[in-house]
Parts: sequence; structure tokens; C-alpha cells
Amino acid sequence: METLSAAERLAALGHESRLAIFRLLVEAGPGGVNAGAIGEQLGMAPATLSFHLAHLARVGLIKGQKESRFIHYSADFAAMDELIAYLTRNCCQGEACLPTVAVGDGTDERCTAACTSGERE
Amino acid sequence: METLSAAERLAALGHESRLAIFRLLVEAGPGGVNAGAIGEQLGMAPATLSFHLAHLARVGLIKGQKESRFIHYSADFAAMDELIAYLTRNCCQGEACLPTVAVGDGTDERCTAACTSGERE
DNA sequence: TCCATGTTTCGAATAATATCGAAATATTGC
DNA sequence: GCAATATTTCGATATTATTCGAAACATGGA
Repeated sequence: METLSAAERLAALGHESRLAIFRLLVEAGPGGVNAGAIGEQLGMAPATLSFHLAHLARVGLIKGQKESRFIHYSADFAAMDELIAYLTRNCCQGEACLPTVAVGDGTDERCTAACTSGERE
Repeated sequence: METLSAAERLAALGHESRLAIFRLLVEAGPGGVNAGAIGEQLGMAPATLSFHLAHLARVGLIKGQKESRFIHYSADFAAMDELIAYLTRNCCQGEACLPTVAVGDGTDERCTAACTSGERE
């Protein structure tokens, strides 16, 4: 994933309402939730909700599938993975990181839990 | 971490220039880089760079430490961890996720690599 | 066909953010 | 103290995002 699309996805999540929508869908799991139910739970006006759903879908973080009158939205977990991988990629120059935070029992020397640099094969 | 501060951090990363700065600091590791070097590598005007550095620092994603005339900025890896943990928290209702993407050799049934739900203890 | 329901599009007001030149601040070496 | 360097603050402008009422667009059932 390039910086531009990663930034677009992060920007999409960088809004309280959209983050709430995304989190709701992540917690809901692959089954998804229809638009009306999302709006009801988050107390959003239909037009506002639609605007944010379209934004999240445009950047690939969620998908909408029409089922009769309803549209089921669900999180795109692969996209979330890509985004997280992008953030931590080549951390600390790809070498085993210097320890800056205590991680668990001290057997782990990575700078951060999410950091993948210098991983044992 | 609450939704508001997570959204603020994601919004901070949701800008091409700031994401480039943050990624540069993540790759640089705990040692950090001074402001001038960042601006030189990314081709940013001093005022613009300062604006973005201040933004990232305000939301806690980076830290700046003054060393003589220079200010060494470094990524806050703990903050990055928190943010990633927030995104994946209680995924799929906290139950073992349904598999929606193939993960490695198929022994993993999580919906996504980053998902922590239903983890074995 | 007609109505109710679920969702999106349009439009327009409001608000927030990004950019960067120029000036200001801080530090160091001479 | 003065000049050079590193960085920030100020100020003004341009651009983009957010909100939501009202209208439009499907779909399904009577």
C-alpha cells in the first residue's frame, strides 16, 4: 500500500463519527450491520450517515451489499490489516529494534508490540 | 484509549505529509531525527513542517527533545501500539472470529491477522 | 398500482485545515 | 555582542470537509 492510500484510509478513520461506524462494524464481525441499524445506534441523521458510509467505502475500509431494501455494511478486515502493516513496516530500519518500552516478560526486544522488524523466523 | 483521542491520532496520520513524517520516524527508530533533516528529506517548507510536527506531537504520536540548536523528534511507539490495539479491540464481538481471509497456513481462524479476539491463552 | 420503508443525492450554509513568506525566538561559535 | 543556524509563530489566503433538510430513488407488500 502506498502512502497516499494509507493516508486516505487513516483520514477516513480520523473522524469521530466514521471511527465509531468502523469500530461498530469491526465488533459486529463479518456478518455486518445494515445502514439503518448503524444510524440508530450512533444517533446519526440519514444523510450524514450516508455521507460517512460512502467515504469509508470509497477508501475500501468497508463494503456494502444490498439485500432487498437494506444495505448490509461490513468491515473489510484485509484492508485493516494492510493499514496496520503499513504503519509498522520496516520499523527501526528493519533491524531488531532497540527496546523503548517494556514488552511482556522482557524476552521481547522489539520497540513496540506491533513492530515486525527483526522478527525471529 | 477513547474514540475521540483515537480519532485525533488517526486524523493526524491521515494526511500525506504527516504520515510521511511519522513513517520516517518509525523507520528511524528510537534514535529519532531532527526537524531540519526531516524537512530536507521530505522537501517541506520550515513553517509547514513545524505545523505538522506540532500537530503530531499534540496528539502524542511523536515527541520532540531539544538538543542544543536541534530538536530531535522520534515516534512514540507506545502510542502507535495503543492506536492499533484500539482499532482491533473486541473484534467480532470478542468471540473467535469467523475466517474471512486466509491467514498463513490455515491454522489461524481469526478474521484478520491483527484481530485479537478469541486468542488462545 | 399505491404506499411505506430504507437509503442516497442534492444543495447550501458553516466550519476547519493546509500552506508558506516573513518575522520572531533560541542557541552556538567567533 | 554579532552573525549564523535551527526552529517556531504570525498572518493571510485558499481549499476542503461536515452537516442535515428536503427531495429523489429503489424495493417490497397490500
